[in-house]
Amino acid sequence: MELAPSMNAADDPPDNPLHLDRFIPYRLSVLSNTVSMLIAGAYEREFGLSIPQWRVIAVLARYPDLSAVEVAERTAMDKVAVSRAVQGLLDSKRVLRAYDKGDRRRSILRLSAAGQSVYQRVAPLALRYEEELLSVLSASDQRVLDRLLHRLLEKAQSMAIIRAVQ
Amino acid sequence: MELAPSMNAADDPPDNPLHLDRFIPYRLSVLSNTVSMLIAGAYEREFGLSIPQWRVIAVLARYPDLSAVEVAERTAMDKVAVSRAVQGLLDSKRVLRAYDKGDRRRSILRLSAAGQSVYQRVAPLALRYEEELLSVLSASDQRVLDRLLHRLLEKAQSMAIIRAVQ
DNA sequence: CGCGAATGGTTACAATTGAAACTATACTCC
DNA sequence: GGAGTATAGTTTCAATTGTAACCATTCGCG
Repeated sequence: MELAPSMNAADDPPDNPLHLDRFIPYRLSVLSNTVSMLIAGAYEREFGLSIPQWRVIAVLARYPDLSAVEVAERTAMDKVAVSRAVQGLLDSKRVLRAYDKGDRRRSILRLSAAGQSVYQRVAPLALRYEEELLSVLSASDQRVLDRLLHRLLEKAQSMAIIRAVQ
Repeated sequence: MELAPSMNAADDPPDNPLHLDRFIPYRLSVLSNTVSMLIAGAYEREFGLSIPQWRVIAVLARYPDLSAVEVAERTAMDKVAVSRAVQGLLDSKRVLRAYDKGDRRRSILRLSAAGQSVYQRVAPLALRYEEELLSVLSASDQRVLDRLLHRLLEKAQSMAIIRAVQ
């Protein structure tokens, strides 16, 4: 098939300055994916942990005895993802599960000794990656980043809720 | 099963201040996913476009007559993802494909009139979402964000390359 | 030329993820 | 107490995505 010469040069639509490299949602996605693959690759290689599993471990290290839905709330995962991550962590004996006496639907999750040991080794690794990444920013830029991420997330969540409700 | 009372209170490991809500890679991931779902939901509902398809359209609108690998380079997608997105766009007649005379492996991709029309309608929509998201930041904060994202991505990519090579 | 390596792109298969249905337990309130 | 609804969590099935293998064509070079 032949295509006629294009009428649509690279600088053609001057009214619509959408350029992917300047589009913040796209750039956030590329940055987030690059960082996640970098760090998750390390968890994976060294400890056989998926990102969801690592998130569950991280939150249980701080807040033992959460239920699965509480873990979901604190990790921005849905309950299916938590269920699967927990199943894997039970299989590898890194998490212990009991059930609430008063409400037998609720599980009570806690790291085993092995799980705590994994956490003790993964957490410094994760923090070193974060530190190396942030090393290209000044201390004050790091504070600004913190503030910007916070504001943007609040706004994005409020936008998502408004769309969902309407 | 019974669990003994935990020895591991919420403030227990003071040496390892890894708290998911403070961990930049995690926060980037949550922000990026929230924003992507918000905007991609709109493309999907209104135009039946997936994110990869939208990216291909956006780049072809600016740079017609790219090959698939060139599209991949400009969209941070791999060639399989591009192949699938292009296939969908050919099916929906939003993209035209020819082949290079000199090198018959190379495809030459261009938006059809329908594809351009989709772009003309999606681009403003995407830009309005971006604008609304960024409306919580001052103009100077927006410039800072731009700079921070750029630096962080460069650093993340250099870290990824170093790990990959070694 | 012609053979091996490289490139552009697709296909096939496996692993991951998402959405909906489902089970079990608990709560509401008549 | 019991019907109807809500909640916790799992399972199932489909869709998406990732990886590797695979064609076809072209390039490098003896």
